[in-house]
Amino acid sequence: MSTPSAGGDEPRRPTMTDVARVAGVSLKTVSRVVNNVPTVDPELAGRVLAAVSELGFRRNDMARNLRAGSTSATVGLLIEDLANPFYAGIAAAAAQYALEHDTMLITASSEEDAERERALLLEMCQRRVDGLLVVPAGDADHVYLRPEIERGTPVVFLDRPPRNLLADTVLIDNAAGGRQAVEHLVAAGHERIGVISDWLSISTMAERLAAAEQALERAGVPYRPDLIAYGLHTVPEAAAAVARMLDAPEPPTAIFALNNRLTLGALGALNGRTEPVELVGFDDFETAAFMPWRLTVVSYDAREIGRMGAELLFKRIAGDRSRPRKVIVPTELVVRSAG
Amino acid sequence: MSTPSAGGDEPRRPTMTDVARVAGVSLKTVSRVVNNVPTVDPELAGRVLAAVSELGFRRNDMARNLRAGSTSATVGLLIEDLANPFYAGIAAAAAQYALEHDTMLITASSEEDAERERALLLEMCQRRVDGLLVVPAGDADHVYLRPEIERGTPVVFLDRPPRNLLADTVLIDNAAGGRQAVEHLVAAGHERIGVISDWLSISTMAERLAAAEQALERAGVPYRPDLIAYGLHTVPEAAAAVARMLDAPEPPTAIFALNNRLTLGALGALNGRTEPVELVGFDDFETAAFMPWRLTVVSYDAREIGRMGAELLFKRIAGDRSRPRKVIVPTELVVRSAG
DNA sequence: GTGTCCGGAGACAACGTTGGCACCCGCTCG
DNA sequence: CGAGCGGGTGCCAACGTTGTCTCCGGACAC
Repeated sequence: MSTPSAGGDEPRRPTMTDVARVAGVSLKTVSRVVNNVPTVDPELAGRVLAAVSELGFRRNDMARNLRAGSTSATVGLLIEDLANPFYAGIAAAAAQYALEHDTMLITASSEEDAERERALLLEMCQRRVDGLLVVPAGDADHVYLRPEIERGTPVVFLDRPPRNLLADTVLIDNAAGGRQAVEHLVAAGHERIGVISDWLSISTMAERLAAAEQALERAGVPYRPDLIAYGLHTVPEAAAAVARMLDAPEPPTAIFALNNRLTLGALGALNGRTEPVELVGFDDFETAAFMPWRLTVVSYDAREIGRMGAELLFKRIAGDRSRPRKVIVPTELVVRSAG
Repeated sequence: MSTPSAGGDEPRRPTMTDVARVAGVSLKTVSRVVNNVPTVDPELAGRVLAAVSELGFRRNDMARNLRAGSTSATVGLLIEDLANPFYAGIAAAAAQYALEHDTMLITASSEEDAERERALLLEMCQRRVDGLLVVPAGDADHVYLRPEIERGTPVVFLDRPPRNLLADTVLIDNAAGGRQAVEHLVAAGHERIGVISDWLSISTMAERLAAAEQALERAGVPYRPDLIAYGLHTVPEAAAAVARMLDAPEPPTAIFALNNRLTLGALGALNGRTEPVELVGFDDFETAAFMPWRLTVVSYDAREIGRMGAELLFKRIAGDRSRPRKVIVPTELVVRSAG
């Protein structure tokens, strides 16, 4: 019942061989025309081009890259969650930079799961990406990447450093950001400052929290463990934690939320309340200026992280063998008053 | 000066041939072990596995896919702007669905540029993606995709229909959303309703605007061309347009913004003003609930667009040849009152 | 007229992998 | 005791492309 070459039913992409047959030239001549080699008789080139457009031929880059060696003109990007605007900004900037280098971006989300991260990155290596951009999951160990790096797949870490591995890294100045936020609140006269944090296994959280605690201590603000909540990974968890703090006997007069998700949670908890609680959030977002609260944020250029990471990665791909670099993107406190 | 096989300097990924040599077996036996073919002597299999981990071998999927036929276990996603939360949600959902089908996602941004869209999609076809998910640029013509589709690369359109092409499409119910928004405002007693729109070459804008005008007419609200502004593609443009309307002799008492960027612009223009203007925006966003305005939104499940699109695409990839389908994702009016 | 050179075209191998086939060996059954 | 069988292994071709080499014919110089 099967009609192997009955045509029409089972579409198959034409190959250079097909083009060569139709144009009445050799395979190699088709290759030359397709690759714009100048030494081809214009008449033959014309026949080839006609055949190409008649058949709808399009060169198979998989085969081409296989032959060409170990480049796929593809880089992999692994982030926690594509839908988070912070990471989406990184992804957009990295994709743009890659495109300018004739490279496309494979993206995937780790969902903060170390095992998933591992599986996805190794999968990308199997596909012979030219390099990897990675926002590591909080508790990931990256020794497993060493063989891949040694065998020529460079890796650049974004937003968080690798564990048990030396590699290029682009970080935010978390310590400065944490300090700026707390100093701002202290200067405004606050003495009971609540801090809400995601999992401390995430390095950015640990660094921001440490900087905040240090700044509080330096300012002579008494240490209040009841005003520090961590392990909050979702918006509702953050909201619940803030609500608990506010309902306690000595509620905070200000809150420092260590990332954008936590800031949303805090906003949710504060919404509808009358207490004049001041809120500072790490990570800026588009609608921050329109909030009814005095929402000050620790801001930085998220796209710069993606762009810079891509730049470092492409240097490695081009053969740079110098020792790993660490780039720190600066933070800036954007102070906003109530509307 | 060059030392071809001096080792260490020029990293090269080991191949099955290398593994076979180290393990002292044939190439084919390595292939069997790597692919878990059961009929291999356990002792040989052990030697192969030892060699694999000694060399750090990882199968080259490019070569594998070339041999296997025309599948790359990759699909392409083209959207307007990865950094826009609306599209980021689509991308995240599509990536997740793809992953569940052992497929990875190549993402790129068209930046609403038809020529760039064309170049990127054809580039993806050259890489032999198994299929394409496309949010078309406003003024794109898609005839150029017909040969690709005929030759076995299915395409599913998201959010906006294709032009001059028949293909699966996942759309939002723009007409219902536009109607709901206007009916809500009319019911609240508004008679001067400003509408701000992006380029009308974008089909979603045209549909939403048409539905809004129709609803206004049905409600007996007099047509007011001075309260309709279109061609606004950036936040500042939208803000300026709204400011102009508000400063006119007969300012609107309500505004309907046809997408999330325009809503942000409107918020910017309204910020600091005292007029009690009611705002309705198409597209929900995370912080909408915290706004000091009565910010009602036309909401829908953005992730569902990505998921549904991916589902249709994988059916096609699996060989579905039925006639193209159109899926409409419903909208819902989320009414919010001032805080 | 002959040797040389050069532009233009094709044959062939190779990239790394897998499917198809042939082969070898030890066993069982007639 | 020989044919048949089947598990285990290896050889070869093929996927679609490009680099290298060779070949052919014409122009040019001697």
